[in-house]
Amino acid sequence: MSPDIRPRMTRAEQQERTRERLLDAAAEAFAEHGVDGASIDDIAARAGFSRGAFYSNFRDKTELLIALCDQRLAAFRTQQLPDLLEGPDAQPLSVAARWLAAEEPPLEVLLVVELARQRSRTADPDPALSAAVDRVLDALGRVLVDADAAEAGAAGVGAGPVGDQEHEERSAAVLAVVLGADLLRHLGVPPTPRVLELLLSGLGPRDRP
Amino acid sequence: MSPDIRPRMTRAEQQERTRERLLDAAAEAFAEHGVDGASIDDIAARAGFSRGAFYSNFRDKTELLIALCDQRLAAFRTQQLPDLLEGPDAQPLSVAARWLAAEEPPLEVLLVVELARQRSRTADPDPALSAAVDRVLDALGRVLVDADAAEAGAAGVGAGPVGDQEHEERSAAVLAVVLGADLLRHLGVPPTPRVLELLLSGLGPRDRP
Amino acid sequence: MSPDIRPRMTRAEQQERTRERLLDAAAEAFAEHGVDGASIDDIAARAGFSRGAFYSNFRDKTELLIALCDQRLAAFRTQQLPDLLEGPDAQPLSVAARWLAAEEPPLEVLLVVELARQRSRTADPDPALSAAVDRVLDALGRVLVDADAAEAGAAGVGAGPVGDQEHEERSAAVLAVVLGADLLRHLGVPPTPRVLELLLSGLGPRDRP
Amino acid sequence: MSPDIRPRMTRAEQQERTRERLLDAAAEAFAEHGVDGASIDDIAARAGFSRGAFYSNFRDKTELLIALCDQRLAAFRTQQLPDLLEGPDAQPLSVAARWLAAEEPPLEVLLVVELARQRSRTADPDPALSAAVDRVLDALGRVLVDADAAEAGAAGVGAGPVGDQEHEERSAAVLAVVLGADLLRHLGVPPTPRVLELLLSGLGPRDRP
DNA sequence: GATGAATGAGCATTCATTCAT
DNA sequence: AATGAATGAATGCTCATTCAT
Repeated sequence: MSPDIRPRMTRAEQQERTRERLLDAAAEAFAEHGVDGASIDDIAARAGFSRGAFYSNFRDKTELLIALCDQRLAAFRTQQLPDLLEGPDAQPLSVAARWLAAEEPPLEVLLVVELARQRSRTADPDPALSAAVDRVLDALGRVLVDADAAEAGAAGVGAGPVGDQEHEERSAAVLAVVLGADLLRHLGVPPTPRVLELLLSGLGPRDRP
Repeated sequence: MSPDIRPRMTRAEQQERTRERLLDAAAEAFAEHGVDGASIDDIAARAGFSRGAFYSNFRDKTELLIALCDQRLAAFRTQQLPDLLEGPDAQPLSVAARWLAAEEPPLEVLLVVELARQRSRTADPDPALSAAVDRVLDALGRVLVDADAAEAGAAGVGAGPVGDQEHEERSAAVLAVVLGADLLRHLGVPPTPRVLELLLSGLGPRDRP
Repeated sequence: MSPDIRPRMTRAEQQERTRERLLDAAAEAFAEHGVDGASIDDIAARAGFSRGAFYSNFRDKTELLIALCDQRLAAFRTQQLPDLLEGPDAQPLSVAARWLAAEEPPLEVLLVVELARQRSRTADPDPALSAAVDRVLDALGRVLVDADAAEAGAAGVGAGPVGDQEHEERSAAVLAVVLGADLLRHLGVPPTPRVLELLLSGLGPRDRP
Repeated sequence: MSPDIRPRMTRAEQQERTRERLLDAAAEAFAEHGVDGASIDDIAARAGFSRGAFYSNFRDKTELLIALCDQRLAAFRTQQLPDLLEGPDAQPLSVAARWLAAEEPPLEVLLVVELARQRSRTADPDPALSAAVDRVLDALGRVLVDADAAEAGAAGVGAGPVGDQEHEERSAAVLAVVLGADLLRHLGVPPTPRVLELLLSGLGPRDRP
């Protein structure tokens, strides 16, 4: 190989690209058939590779699922969330509303559910899997914290009197609402704006007289 | 025919018992491993039968799933729902709250999700399956209608000015909340009373000035 | 039950009728799906009975097959063969030709084949099965003997100088022709009269100068 | 690339070998137990492979059957038939006689029968299967055409006045005789030379005065 | 790193057969 | 005698995973 005709991509870049494509293909296949229903052959084929390429990049299906969750979570935090927070209104409820109203059913939600399915499938679940579930829940739960922070930042004041406990509970509620709404979509009942309004109107901070 | 030597159970009763046990075992197995993850052998063994007994009672796994859904739905309508409506307060929100707060994670919810999974897994889904999904959604959606009716009955007035559209939307919202809360439970985040309060406080009827 | 109103049939007659119906149903099912392909449930259902009735009348499928062969063979000897021999021409070849030309593919042929299949399926075949194969082959082989006898009888002379060896060989040839022609029918190539003529024209007795 | 370290077989060669062995094993198993009676596990085991190897090479049992038929048919056309035609006497009857007299019961015949069984077993048969039956019948039917051509070539004259219709009918007759004779072998009645003579002596061309 | 042939555990399903009713 | 629920062996097939190339 003549030293000047460098390949367009280094080996590492090539592999990174393969991995990326496999993750995208997996997201597609998981969304369509669920984690159990998607075969590794299908995923590899969608990505344009053979099944061997898959095993060169991931130990097994579980590792792929975890990697996908982490990737999408990171993307959510670094890309979607900032967009949501930069909207016209950084008030937590508004943020949640904009999130919920996204046209595309958020893959994140599906992944959470699938992740949990996998964990509960075995008596002695893969610790890496459990850790991933926790990681994802934690990250999703932080949405409101960030929203609160954004709001406070906008208002030029501190995060306010909302304590940890209340925060966690509001996060859980938001999460439940998002999961529930997405499930509804999957059931063929796309939530109307009024439904979203109903779902969200209770999530505001505790009224302070 | 001497009345005393009568076997404890007629054959029909025996089979009904077998069927019942298989349904219970299936509920257990489905809850633990999901519909796809539960093997027929496992279900039969849990019920204390061989796999052949399963096939004497159900054509295939799909038929079992549908039968289970219908059974549990009927039980919900005839047993749990009346209890909920007879509680201290028939106000729709209170009914939903009591439903949500039930200790046992409602199997119904899980089944809805699994049912929908099965349907979306195939390009050409079993019509019986589709019908079952519709049946279940319809039945769950009626909870609020019944609650409204119960309330109106208690108040001695008509069901009030709430139209069909609003009703459907409130039902969808309640369903989303129930599904979401149950999913949270599955994720290892049991909703606290405060979370339930947050989830439900928005679901009241449109404020009338 | 008043003693005078005898049932139309005695028990024994009833059972004989059941047995008869099962045999007919089996003939039908075997012709359609082969012996292995026909399920006992199907046979019983065609006969209008439950599978239990089958097991009250036959030990197992093999016994049924043997019984069916024997029954049809007896019928062939006592009913069809006399008809064939009473035709316009009792010459062996003509008899064989009329047999071959029968519209309905003769079930006997199918049964011979199936019988042989069953025997060769096991390393240690059921002796009853082997005996049945021999019985059937022997009976079919006798067709020509009978035809010769009929011819001779018609001619008012003895069976002629055709020895055992030659007889057996001509019988085998006729059998091969019948089996082959029937197979052709099964393959979707119904033998035309010319084909039958070709097949049979060689089977005449050794020319005696 | 050092020429000596080359593996004995390339991967493609390896797989071809596997496929070949599976086909041979299938021929064996089909001959012994019939197509339905032969299990894929048995076939794979005879070939010295696991069941997975089978599914790497064939979609299902039907595809295997078709592949086997095509393979054996090709071998018949390219190997056995030339031998038959090159015999001392290319006269069609002699060719058929030599074919019939082959020691080995010709697997081809068994396969034809099995092929037809499979097709008639279903109401809506696999089109590939139907095509295979036609292919096989067509090929077998051509034997006489080739024999005639060989004879004509030897005699230095044209194929003679035998028309299509007559040809087809003689082919059908030959086929019936071959099938019938082979069936006899399976029944434990190996046809003697005299039987073959009887079977064939009628198949000559229409006498031309 | 990527390929894909081969492995083998696992699963749904069929069906001959038994036996209590 | 007939019924049909239950049994369980057998089978076709899928799919995650391994490994020689």
